[in-house]
Order: sequence, then structure tokens, then C-alpha cells
Amino acid sequence: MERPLGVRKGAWSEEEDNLLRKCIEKYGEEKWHQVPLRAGLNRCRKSCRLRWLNYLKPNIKRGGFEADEVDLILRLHKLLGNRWSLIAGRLPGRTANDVKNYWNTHLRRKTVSCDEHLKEKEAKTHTVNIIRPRPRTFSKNIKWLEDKSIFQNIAQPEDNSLCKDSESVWWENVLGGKEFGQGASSSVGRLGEEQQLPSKNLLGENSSPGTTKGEEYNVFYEVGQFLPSDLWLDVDFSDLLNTQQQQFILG
DNA sequence: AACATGAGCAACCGCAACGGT
DNA sequence: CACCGTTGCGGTTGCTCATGT
Repeated sequence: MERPLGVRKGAWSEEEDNLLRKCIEKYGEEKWHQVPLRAGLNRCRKSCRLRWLNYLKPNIKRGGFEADEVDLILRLHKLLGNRWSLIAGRLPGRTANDVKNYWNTHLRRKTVSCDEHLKEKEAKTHTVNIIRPRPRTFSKNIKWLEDKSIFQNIAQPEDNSLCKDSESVWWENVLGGKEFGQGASSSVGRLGEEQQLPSKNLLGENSSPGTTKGEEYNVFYEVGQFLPSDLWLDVDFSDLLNTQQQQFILG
């Protein structure tokens, strides 16, 4: 059972906070299922974890969001959608819950009206067959992956920030000259080899979930992560990939 | 002063992913 | 490969407080 009978719910008291804080300081942030027992708290493990992550953890930034933080949230949300933990990861001292709450109370309405405007605009323009890369883990047995030239020039900019310039440079690298799928050299190999994709993407997070021991490719995951959603609307990948490749990416 | 309403935030819930066996 | 326990995430709820009437 998830919740034993009589487990306490609702707001945390100062005493409970102290017990939890001491427990985490002593045992660390792991084995959450043992925390209620270790701390002597009549709370479920989820509640303990949430309280620590959202409130008690050191370095948590309280108070209103600054202008640059708001700007970053807007950009990252455009890029990632409702992936609050990823967005919060780029905002030092902010939790996913903080970001989510701020978005829902301050920013959602603003972007809704903006989106409606974009949809109207989009409806008036021609439609194209967009292939949107999805996070995928590639088996080494996929034959067309052997043609490493497909991924030529896909490399993240040196500068790991999200500034417009680095994005532009990167896109020029990706799409420049339509050599994507036709070129001769390679910047991608099996993970673990010298010419692998960067292990971190533009967001500074470790990518390649589920990829193990350098046995699998994880290429379009990176591409998908990099694509700003507004650019997705403008890029027709069917020009860049053959039918087999398109089908594989679409899943 | 009393009540209604809305905003902000903390906490809960359900589910998917992950890892161990 | 299936099962099970655990973890982490996002959506949602509900409480508190400020503001308006």
C-alpha cells in the first residue's frame, strides 16, 4: 500500500521540518522509502521528498522571479514544453514546482493569446509535411546508421548558453548546404568513441537516457532536444532524410 | 465589518520510467 | 522477460491571504 493508515497529510510543522532536515543531513538524499522511519515522521516518503526538494533543500531561492529568469522560462518552455524539472534545472535555486506555479499563474495567459495569434497566422499559410524528431535510442543494427555522413555537422556550439547567436550558428551547421544525409565525413559514431555526439546538449543536461556501454546510438534524441519549437514549424525534414529514415524517426 | 472572489503557493495524486531480482 | 519496489515528474487540488464590494 502506498499510504499506511494514519499517515499525516497537509501542511508541515516546524518540528517536522527539523526532523526531516536532520535526517537528510545525516543519511543524504537517497532511499526515500526509509526516510519517514529514519526521521521519525508520520509522513509518506513522497511527502518527505517533496518537502525537501521544494522547501527545505539548501540554496532554494525564495521570492519573486527576476526579469532574466522569466525570460529564460519563456524561452525554455518554448523549447521544451511542460518539462518543468528540465526548465528548473537551468534556473539555480528554483524548483520545478516553483517554475510550474509561476508559469500557471503568471505566464500561461500571456502565451495563450500569443499562440492563438500564431495559429491564425499558420492557418493562412501553406502546410508542409513536418517530421519532428523524437527522442529515440538507436540500435547499432540499424543499417542506414552506418552512413555516418547523415549526421555531418551536427555539433553543439562551444558556448553552452541559450543565446540566439549560438542557436543560429548551430542551425547553420545542421542545415547548411543540405549536406545532412549526403556528405562525406562524420561527426557521429558509437557513443564512447572519439567522435561521439556531445554528452551534454544545449540545456546542459545529460542526454542519452537508456544508452549504455557505448552500444547504442542516440542521435535524433540530441537533434530533437536542440530544435527550438518555432523552428520546427519551418523545417521540412523530408528533404533531408529518405523514407526509411523518416519512418524510423516518426516511430 | 462581513462576505465574495481571485491569486499564489504548498502539497497530493496518479502514472511512467527505472533498476534489481 | 516478467514482476515488483522505488523514484521522479507533471497535473491537479485545496488552503491561505489579499483585495474588492
